[in-house]
Amino acid sequence: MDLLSVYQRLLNHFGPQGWWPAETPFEVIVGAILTQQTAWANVEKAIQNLKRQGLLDVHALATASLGRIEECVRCTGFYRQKAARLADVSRYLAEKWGGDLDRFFAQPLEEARKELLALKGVGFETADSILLYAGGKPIFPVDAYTVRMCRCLGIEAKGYEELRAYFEERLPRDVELYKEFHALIVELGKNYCRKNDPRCSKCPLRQKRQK
DNA sequence: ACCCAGGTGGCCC
DNA sequence: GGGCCACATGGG
Repeated sequence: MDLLSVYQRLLNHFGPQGWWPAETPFEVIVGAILTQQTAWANVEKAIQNLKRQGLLDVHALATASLGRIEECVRCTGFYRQKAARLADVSRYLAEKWGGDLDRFFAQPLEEARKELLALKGVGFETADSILLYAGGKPIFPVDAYTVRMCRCLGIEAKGYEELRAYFEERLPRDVELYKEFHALIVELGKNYCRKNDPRCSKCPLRQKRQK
């Protein structure tokens, strides 16, 4: 089954996901860091905490005390690291780009990606989620669910970059498609691809296509 | 009382 | 380049 068919099936089964759930590009960046190894419901609480504290802003986060940030993001786990990393990223954006994300994303894609990856706490998936959902760049993020799904489909890839290339080479270079497909893969993973899950046999990707 | 969550960095080999 | 491990709270 080719990737577009996989996408179609997931779309038919789950419906449009409308990712990323955020009001601004900066909120995407904050959420991308907070959601690492963390359920989204807890990220939402933390985002609300930050908003209430007036901290969902590049300059505010860049200058806030770590303690204040930690208090807001405690509910997402790894909160000391995450607070420090939010501050780091914000300082980088404030100092190098004057807090102007449009200017940051106006760089050549590979430049922006390198800059993100150079930040502590921003690995491949976080960087690529930011580029896609905050920057609108044609990059396909690969997360643990993507790897699991691919294993089910018999797609064996060695590492992150190889799997990303696999998707980008086989899909139309369409940002909206990338956004929706990645979101659908996460939805699939949350519902059907857990380890040792007997419901695996009910995965929509296994169902016969009904005529 | 487990197990897992929309990962990452540091260390080891 | 891959295989562990710490990081930590919250929900099922």
